[in-house]
Parts: sequence; C-alpha cells; structure tokens
Amino acid sequence: MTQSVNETENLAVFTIADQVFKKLQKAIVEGEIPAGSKISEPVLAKQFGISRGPLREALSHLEVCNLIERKLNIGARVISLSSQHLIEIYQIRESLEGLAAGLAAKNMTDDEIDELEKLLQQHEKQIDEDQTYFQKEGDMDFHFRIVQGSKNLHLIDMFCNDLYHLIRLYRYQFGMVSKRVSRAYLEHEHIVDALRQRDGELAQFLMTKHISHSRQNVKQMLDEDLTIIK
Amino acid sequence: MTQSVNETENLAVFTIADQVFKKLQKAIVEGEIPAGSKISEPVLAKQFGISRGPLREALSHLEVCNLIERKLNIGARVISLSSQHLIEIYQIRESLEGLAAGLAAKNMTDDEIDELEKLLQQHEKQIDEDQTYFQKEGDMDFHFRIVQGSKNLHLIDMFCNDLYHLIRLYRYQFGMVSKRVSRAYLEHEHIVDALRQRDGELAQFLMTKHISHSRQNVKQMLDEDLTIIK
DNA sequence: ATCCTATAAATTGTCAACAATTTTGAGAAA
DNA sequence: TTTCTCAAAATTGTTGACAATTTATAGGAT
Repeated sequence: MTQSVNETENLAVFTIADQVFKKLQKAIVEGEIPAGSKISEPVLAKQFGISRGPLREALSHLEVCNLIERKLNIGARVISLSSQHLIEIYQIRESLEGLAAGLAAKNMTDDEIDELEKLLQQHEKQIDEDQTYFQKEGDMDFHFRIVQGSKNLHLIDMFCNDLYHLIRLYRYQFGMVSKRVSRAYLEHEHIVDALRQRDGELAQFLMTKHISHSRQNVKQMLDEDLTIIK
Repeated sequence: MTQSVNETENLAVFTIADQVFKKLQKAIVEGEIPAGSKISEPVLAKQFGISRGPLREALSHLEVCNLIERKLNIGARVISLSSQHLIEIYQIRESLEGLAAGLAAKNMTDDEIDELEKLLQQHEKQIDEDQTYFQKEGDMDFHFRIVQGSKNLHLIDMFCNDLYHLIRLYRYQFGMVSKRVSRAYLEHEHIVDALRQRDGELAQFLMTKHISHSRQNVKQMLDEDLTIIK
C-alpha cells in the first residue's frame, strides 16, 4: 500500500538511527525481544552491523516512547507492562479516543467513512472464519483510522508514537483472546453509524463506552489470572 | 524546594545528553533560542563544551517532544507553533486534563488538596498585586498539580514530557496576557471545591469547561491578531 | 547584470577508539 | 562452605576523526 519511490537506487531517506528504531520497536512490540530482557549495545550493534552511535540514538527514542527503561551506567531493559500500567493506558484511551471520535464525526470525509465501513465488513467475515483475528490487528486498524479521522495532528502523533505500540505490546505480551468479539463488533458498527450521522457527541460517547468495556474486560481477565496464580 | 542529595561530591546522576536536553528544552521554551531558528550542531557542541554524540541524543529527544524538527542531512530547526497546532493542543488538554481532574477527585490526598488550596490563595494575592502573574507560571502550577493528583503515571508522563512544555512555549512565544484572570481564578476555585467533595464527574466537567474557555479565549485573541495584520 | 557551473567550505551522519563505571570471577580469610 | 576483597573483563558514556551530503562562493557564459 505504501509506495516506494526509488526502488532501483537505494537512496537513503532515513537515518540509520531511525531505521533501527523502527526495527527495535517492532521487535519489542511483537515480543521478539522479550519483556524485561536486557539490551546490550555491543550485541545489538554487531547484530545490525552498525556502530553504537546511531544505536544509542534509537535507544534514546525507544526510552521516550516508554518501550525500554535505561539506567545510568547500567543499561537498558525492555519494559514489562504491569496490569496497573495497562489500566492507566486504557483510561487515557477512553479520554483521547473519545475525543478523536467526536472530532472524526466532523472531520472525516464521506470516503473515509465508506472505507471504514468496508473494513468493518471484512472484520465481520473474518470473525466467522477466525475468531481471533479481531483482537490481533483488525481492532487496532479500526481505532487507528478514527484517530486519523480526527485530523488533529498532535493527537494522531501522540497515538501513533506512544499508545498504539504499547497497546500492541500488551496484546502480544498477554496474548489475550477476548470473549467479547461480537459485542465489540456491534459497538464498532454503532460508532460508524454515529460518524455517518455526523453526530460528534454520540460518537464520542460510544467510543468512550466502547473502550471502557474493553478496559473492564481486560481488568476482569487480569484479576482472574492473578487469582489463579494465588 | 528540590533537595540535592550530594552537594560536595559532584557525582554525575545524569548523562550529558540528559543535562543538555533539559537546558535546550528550557532555552527553546523560554524563547532564548527563537522559534524557527536553525540549530547548528558544531556551534551548540562548542557552546556546551561537549562533543556532538550526546548533543545528537539530546536533539533526538527534543524532536520526539515536538520542540524541534529535523530533516535528513539538513539539520534541525526550532518549531514555530501555528495557531492551528495550538488549538489542537487545547483540545487534547480538555480531554486529558478533564480525565486528570476526575481521577484526582478520587486519588488526591487531603493534604494535597490543602496544598492546592494554599496555592490558590497565593494566586489570589498575586492577582491583586500583579495581574500578569497568573498566566505566567501560577496557572500551570495549578494544572500541573491536578495532573499529578490523578496518580496515573502514564498520564503524568504524557503531560510533563510533551504538553506542559508546548503550552509554556506558546505562552512565551505569543506573550499573551489574558483578560480572564479573575474568571479563571473562580473556575479554579470551583474545581478545588469539587475535588474536596470528591465529586469526580463534576471535577472532570469543570476542568474540561475551564480549558474550553481558555481555548475560546486564545482562539479569539489569535483571530483578532490575524485581522489586525490583514 | 544575471544565471549557471564547478569547486571549496561547512554541516550532518557514522564510525572506531578512549575513559569511566559496573559486573564478573578467582583467590584469600573467616 | 561462605563471605569478602580485589583485579580482570565487559559495558556504558564520551570523544575526535572520517565519509557523505548540503550550502556557500567564485568564475565564466549568455
């Protein structure tokens, strides 16, 4: 989908630090580098075939994005998301994505809403075929598009650089498969309806509620897991 | 107010990159390095008496915080906040600080609320003496404390690392002196009352409204300025 | 005089080596 | 055996130099 302009000439359009940042971000989010594990600069530098300079810039960026924690003279570790932290993120999502939905009702184009509806129809099919798809990427696609639809660049930036990856990280880490797939799907439909009607207040309310339900669901599952351990 | 543990031994507790980041952050926010101006790595490195390695880490951090913009092989410039961007930030504040106030009603200690009230009383005095104080730092102090009172660490992090400094930057850049000092003060009082009553919904509502008023005020002033120019 | 070109200077991106701190591990004392 | 000490190894923080790209400048063509 993303067009690559120069395919023959491998003209560098990104700094090494940027490229490595993205690779590490993906590796951490998808659990390839396990949570809590130590990050060794010499090892990684050798692995990527680069020097430690750009690598450290990438690590610095990852730190700001809350994907790793660094201590002076000791080094970096991949974060391990606590259930407390997860709840905090969901609270923020309720607020921020509620705002996004409200703005999207005003600012999304009709075409964008059409696209969103198509996405939902795809999800509907995939739910029948494979119950797990919804959680994995489809759900986030939906939320992603609405945030983009808000047209609030700073909001989009906050979501894309921080929250989005943390949520994905959590999903990979906890490997959850929610039982509320069909209900969530319905909620998504209602949100799109509100967008169609250009009813910002309703869209905001529904989105906030929707994420609140997710949060309660997550909390319940976390609590169950904890009681099992005990 | 902040206690320095080791005063005799100047033990390094921060990396050079961190120290320089903070200095540059302050310099940019307070307009010492003007908006839109180019940032020269050799010049800054010489100025701080450091090499370009840590400096680049600091710049990388500033970029993530939206205080500078970097282009590959070209360099970094201090951002110049557009009125559009400012409105976007205010929208986010309404949402996020509303959430913060709601949480603070539950999570702030009685002592913290007392402190907040003392702060307000100080402001009341200073409004009489010096009408401008309120805008400068006092107002942000108030908002800062409520965000802290939410006890949502991720929310606090988002506010402190990003929004807080952008708001301060705007105030320095636009050098605004609002006419709604006394009204804002009243609104602050009402918010504290809601916190006292532990009424989260009310606190959230009042805070959202409060910032919405600020936004409208800001928008109006920006529009006036623009028409003058035209 | 204006515009283009080519060379020089300066700036950014990257690297490899050095300094400082932490971690490891072997040997001695209890 | 356990614990402590101290030197060796490894890791992080920092630096100065090199490579690649951009910007500035001087000279010539129109």
